[in-house]
Amino acid sequence: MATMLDVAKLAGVSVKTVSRVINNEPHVQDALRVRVKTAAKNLGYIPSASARSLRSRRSYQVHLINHATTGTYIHCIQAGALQVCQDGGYQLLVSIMSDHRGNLVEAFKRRFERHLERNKPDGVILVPPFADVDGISRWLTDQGVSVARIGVNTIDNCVVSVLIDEFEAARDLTSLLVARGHKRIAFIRGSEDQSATEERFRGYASVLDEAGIPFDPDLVIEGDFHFPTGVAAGLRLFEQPHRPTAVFAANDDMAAGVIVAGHKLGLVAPRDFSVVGFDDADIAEMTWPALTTVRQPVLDFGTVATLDLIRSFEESDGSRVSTRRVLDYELVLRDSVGPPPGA
Amino acid sequence: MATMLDVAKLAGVSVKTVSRVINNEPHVQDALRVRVKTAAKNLGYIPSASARSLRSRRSYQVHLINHATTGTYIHCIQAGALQVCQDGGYQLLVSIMSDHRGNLVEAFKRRFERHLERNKPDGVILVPPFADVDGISRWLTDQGVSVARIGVNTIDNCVVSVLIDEFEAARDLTSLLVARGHKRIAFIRGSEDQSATEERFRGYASVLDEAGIPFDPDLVIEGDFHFPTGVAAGLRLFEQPHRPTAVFAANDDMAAGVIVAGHKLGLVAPRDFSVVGFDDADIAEMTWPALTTVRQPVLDFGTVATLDLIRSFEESDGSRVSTRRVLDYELVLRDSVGPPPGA
DNA sequence: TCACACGTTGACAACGTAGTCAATTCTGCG
DNA sequence: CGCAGAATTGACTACGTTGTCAACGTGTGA
Repeated sequence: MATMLDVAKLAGVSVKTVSRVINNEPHVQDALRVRVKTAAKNLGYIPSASARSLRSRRSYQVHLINHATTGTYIHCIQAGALQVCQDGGYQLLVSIMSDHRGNLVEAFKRRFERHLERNKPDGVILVPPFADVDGISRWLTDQGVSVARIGVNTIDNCVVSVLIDEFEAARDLTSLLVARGHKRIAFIRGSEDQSATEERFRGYASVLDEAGIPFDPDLVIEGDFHFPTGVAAGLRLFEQPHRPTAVFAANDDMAAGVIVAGHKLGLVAPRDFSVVGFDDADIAEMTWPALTTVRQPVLDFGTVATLDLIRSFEESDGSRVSTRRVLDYELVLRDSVGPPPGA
Repeated sequence: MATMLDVAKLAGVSVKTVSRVINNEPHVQDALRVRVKTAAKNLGYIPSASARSLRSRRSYQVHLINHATTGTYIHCIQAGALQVCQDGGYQLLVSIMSDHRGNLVEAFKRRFERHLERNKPDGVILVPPFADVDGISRWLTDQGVSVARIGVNTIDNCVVSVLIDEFEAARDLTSLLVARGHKRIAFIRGSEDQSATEERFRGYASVLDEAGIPFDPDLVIEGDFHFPTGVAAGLRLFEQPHRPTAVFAANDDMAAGVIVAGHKLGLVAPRDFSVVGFDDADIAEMTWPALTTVRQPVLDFGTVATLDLIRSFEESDGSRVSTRRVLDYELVLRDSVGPPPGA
């Protein structure tokens, strides 16, 4: 393996000059810069990550912190982040925070205190539900690591955010149902520790309000974003005497549950009821009928967040700035929506 | 941050002795060992990963190499591997190998040559389809990295393997269908670059043979382990004049596709046909009816493989040994199997 | 012409650990 | 009791890079 010394000898300069060229530092004449670069290329020089981080006290690592129960959503983000990290010479480390008891912030600190000390990531990517908790990102920035939050609306200083307009997306889906003539539209909520739950619900409620449809609390059911609660909620809704003609599930897994609940009771979408999900997860096209839903640009969440994150600590001119990007979502029309039965 | 020097001073010994204790090397008296350990604990000492790997020329990293199109299967393995790595003081790095053209081995080398040089992982975990290609694991071991392969039967020197008995599992599923009285049982194959495809097919064929059921090539359809080919295969099978009464799909995604194909033609399992999958992926209980399938201990794949892998280079007494572990699978009986229609 | 600032370059030290090897202590055995 | 050989311990150094700081050259204004 070639080292900086080898490159320096070949280029006829000092190691320090090579270091300057490799790190794109100023104060090197263009002629030298070129000479060093070709020398490095000829030798196939690759900087030693360990020597680098030992000396510079930077890890050149970005950490992605997952909850134990994750799905496609997170793994797409991971894929996006991975790509950017590899291109930028960073390493992506994934961590899992298993189930916690008690206060989430405290549990998070306990879990990652040692981890942070040991690995000293340059940046951390937070996904729901961790991204939703202000205390966590604040603690991390206090520790001196840059933070990117995905899918969360709250504005926090010193933090990179990437998200879609969940409120508008939920409005679009609800409008779709209203436009088809539905008046009894149920809503299945997600986990209460994720802000998306409330955002989507607000979108739903606002369209109902504008359409002059009275709000019926019996049509709002608790859920946790997982399939079983979707089934349970669907059964509860469909066994009501005056059952809803459409269901808005806060994500696709639960929407799939609603479809199964319907099957159990002999009800088939879109004939007997309509249903929409959210996320455009894999499951959305594997149900029968396939789900009408909203596609989140999840891969882009990963790439954009990581790009902004890396920039945030590479351009550290001391002044920490916060970035906030709202990406476009896309309405995906499949087969789970029709007119209300009897209409 | 405390360093070895701090620990050494507090314990009244040399840095080298601290190093020996930290790395569990021999040639330290028990009394000293205890003194150093308490000193380290009191100072909250954490070894510097970069200094370590700079000096020892080891990265303390394990790399998991994914194909671009992965599902739950891989992510469970990742979760298992992650846990073991964190407990053992290793870092897990995930890489993605995107779509390739031409020879898989060559593409793999091109993609990871620089990556290996740069990161020098202590070990690499290979999952299908990379695990299935002998050339890849051989190349990696030639480069001096230990390799663990998951889900592959071929015996390779210098390699850790973890798998289930796919042949027997496929036999169990097929026997189940035969026992219910099915005689026309179709099989949907997976990608041909994964050995699991052939193993499962062999299990299927062997049971048919023993049951005296004549083999019908029209009932074997190509697939690629993904949902759309499951739908296509299902349609092709069910549109045959003398259609099969049962379908064995080589994995759950394709089995879900068969169910959807049935719905499209007005056929409902298990009334009009039976279907079984393989893997017990998330989708298996989200279909209607829920899939009868085989559960692979995927999380254990990750943990066991990683444990064996780490042991293989930690106990490197020069003699490289190969480990091979066959884990237990579990038949999961749900609702997608019944007697043949009209029986 | 000189003084001074500024851009460029390199010599040297330092990061925290593990390898090498020599010095010391202990052990078993004749 | 003496000696060989093993076990224990530590001093020193190397790993490859970046930070510090001094030295040098060059242009500018007085």
